Amino acid sequence: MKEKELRRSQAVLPIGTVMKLTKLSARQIRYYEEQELVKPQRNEGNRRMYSLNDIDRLLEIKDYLDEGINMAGIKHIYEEKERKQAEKQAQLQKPLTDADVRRILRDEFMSIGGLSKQSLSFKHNRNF
DNA sequence: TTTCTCACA
DNA sequence: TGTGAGGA
Repeated sequence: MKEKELRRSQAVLPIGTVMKLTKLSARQIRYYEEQELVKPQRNEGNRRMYSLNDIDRLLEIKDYLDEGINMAGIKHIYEEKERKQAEKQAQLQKPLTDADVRRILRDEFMSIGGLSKQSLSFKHNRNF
């Protein structure tokens, strides 16, 4: 699943293509970059190159704008998103707490119990 | 031709 | 946010 992520983050689209894909003006696209809502890369000629992820981000921004959210508000949304990401990363570094261990063990038991005839038929019916 | 930066009769 | 200038 990493190959796909790499492709989506490959900056290969010039601003003209992005304009058509997002229906945004070049002015707007550049302005959003100034507001650090998107961070396109630059090629050897100082031209902005966008990735598919950037396209998604721009479309998302457009949606927020339609919902009446201003630049400041959108910035806050992404700040929140980054803050939560940082939290997840930090959580991955920590050793498991007792509560985590208990939760994992419980899930293990549930999984084993899930092999009973009753749940097998349930799974079967659910999938078809 | 397309995109860049800068600035505002 | 639009638009035009002047350059690459």
